[in-house]
Amino acid sequence: MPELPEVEVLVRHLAPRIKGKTIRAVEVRRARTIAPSSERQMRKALLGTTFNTLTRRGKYLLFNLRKAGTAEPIKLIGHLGMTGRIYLVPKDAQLPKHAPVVFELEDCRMIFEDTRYFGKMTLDPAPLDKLGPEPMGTEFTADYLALAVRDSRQPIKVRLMDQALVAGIGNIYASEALFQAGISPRIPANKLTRIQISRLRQAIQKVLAKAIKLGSSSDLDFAGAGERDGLFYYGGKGDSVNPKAERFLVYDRHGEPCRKCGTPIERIVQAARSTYYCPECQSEGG
DNA sequence: CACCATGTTCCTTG
DNA sequence: CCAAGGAACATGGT
Repeated sequence: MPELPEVEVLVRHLAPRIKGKTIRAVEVRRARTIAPSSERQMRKALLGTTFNTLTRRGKYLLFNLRKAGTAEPIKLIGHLGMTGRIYLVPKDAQLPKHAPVVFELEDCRMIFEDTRYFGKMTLDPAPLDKLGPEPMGTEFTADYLALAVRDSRQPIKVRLMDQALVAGIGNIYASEALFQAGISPRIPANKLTRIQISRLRQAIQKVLAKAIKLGSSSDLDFAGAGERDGLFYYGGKGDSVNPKAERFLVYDRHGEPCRKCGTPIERIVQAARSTYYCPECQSEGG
């Protein structure tokens, strides 16, 4: 489920539900998921701590916890990888097939489910140091973006997915933002004009904000059991209520008509990932 | 069987 | 140094 908007929506959903709850037990069912932390370290750091705030940085979740009777803040860092989900279930609920980490809280369990096991749940904050600015934050200006693309001949689509440039844009929203900005994904980053850079920055913010809004207003089933998820989580183009929900403008729409001009959307491969774009609306030049 | 999939990191090749 | 490509991680859907 995981680019910035999906993580943001999850954070907003989960934060009030875990706040004030104490971790009674940590069950690590797959050691690699918590690496480089060890199970012993996790238990020592987390047992008896209480959830305070839950925030987001790029695609990372930051669980801020406190040890009882101390002011010492403890951070648990999560990343959903490709298929990660976090949700609460009753204590007697059956565990899913792929649940690498399970937290026992007082009255429920917090499950980290991750079918493909690309996700992480760890105490190691090192990956956060490499992240660029938040795309919705004040640091992410046209001037910043201009500097960040100036010295690279990489295609702009590939550049946008570099988490050190800006944090949180993945394969879906890179395509979506470039369509919104009317810029071809193939253009070398250093060939963008000032106007295009400015449009791109705006498009990124618009596309992410729109996705967060959609997710926030959807009746999501975070445990992923229901078909309602199709509307927001990747994997569906709608649900039984609204099977043709227009979730994306170009992503996963190869061969389908561009929503602006009707030209069939094209799919190309860049850096081993699918890119979708409209050859008519997204200009190669300035 | 084939190919595809929201991510990150590492390695090789040019 | 950089860019590009591939692979690894691992499971499941079509």
